[in-house]
Amino acid sequence: MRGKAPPKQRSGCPISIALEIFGDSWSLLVVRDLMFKQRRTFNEFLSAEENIATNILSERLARLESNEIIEKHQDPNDARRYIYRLTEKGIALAPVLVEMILWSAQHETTAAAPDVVAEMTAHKGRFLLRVRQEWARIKLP
Amino acid sequence: MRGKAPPKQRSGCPISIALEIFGDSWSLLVVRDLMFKQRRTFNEFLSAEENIATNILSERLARLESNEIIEKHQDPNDARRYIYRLTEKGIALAPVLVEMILWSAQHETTAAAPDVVAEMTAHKGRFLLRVRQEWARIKLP
DNA sequence: GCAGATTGCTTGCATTTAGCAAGTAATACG
DNA sequence: CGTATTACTTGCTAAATGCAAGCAATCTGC
Repeated sequence: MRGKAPPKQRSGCPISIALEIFGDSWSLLVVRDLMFKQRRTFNEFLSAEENIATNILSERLARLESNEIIEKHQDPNDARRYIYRLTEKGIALAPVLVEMILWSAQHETTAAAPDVVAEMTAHKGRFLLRVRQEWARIKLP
Repeated sequence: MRGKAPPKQRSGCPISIALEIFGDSWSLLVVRDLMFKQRRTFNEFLSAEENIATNILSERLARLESNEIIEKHQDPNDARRYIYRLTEKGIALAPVLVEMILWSAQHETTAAAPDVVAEMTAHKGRFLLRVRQEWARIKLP
């Protein structure tokens, strides 16, 4: 399901376009949870430490779906629940998130596990391959 | 000069921390202009195609300086003007921006030059090294 | 079959942020 | 010294954020 058509872009710059899609403080956290945290439902996203508001989460999910970064499927076992999954376009954000993790781990005080950061740094390509493989293993009903 | 101390972080996650610093739709455009566009002053940032408002630009420059991503120096030739420069922490954002460019170039319609994108894709390490070398060549008075 | 619980929101409201247009202090220039 | 420039600030409005409460659809256990 699509949201309303986005307004005219402010420029053709790839960075500006990317920021118009996910340049806010919550969207990439949803992508993070799908990519790294095995969270796939509305309530699982709500349970993250950052405490997003329900109206904000709902709005961000709609926009990410509208931008084809995630897809939404009804849970066959419970019609109330929806299961989200990253699309190809969404999993392609992995290198962006990995570089953000590496930048923060080096320049800020974070809670990132040092061994994970060390592996990301030393074997970035392998780490990214594994992330994509795990994404590909997820089957939807 | 520092702004006020940032409030308590919403989590220790490196992605969340990064988004608290630059997870809005303008901050990384300032970093882009310093990194790739040889823009260094308030008016040069204003001249970018995206048409940022002056109060927003002022606020973002203050926050980026407060977060030690950019540094601000008075122009010795004109005391009204300030020259901005990326810090070490700021130039370290280059891999993040490059991955955003590559992601957008592949998944959105952008105005990015295909030859530049091709070179970034094929020789990412070399491209990043050159970006850092050009940053290192910038001298401040 | 129904009461209570769950899921995924929506709603109303207060607060904060974004952004427009105008204005200002400090500085430069001819 | 008058005019222009630079980097903002200000007042205001519109939009976004986020809280707390509420709701429709669905599920579960008795």
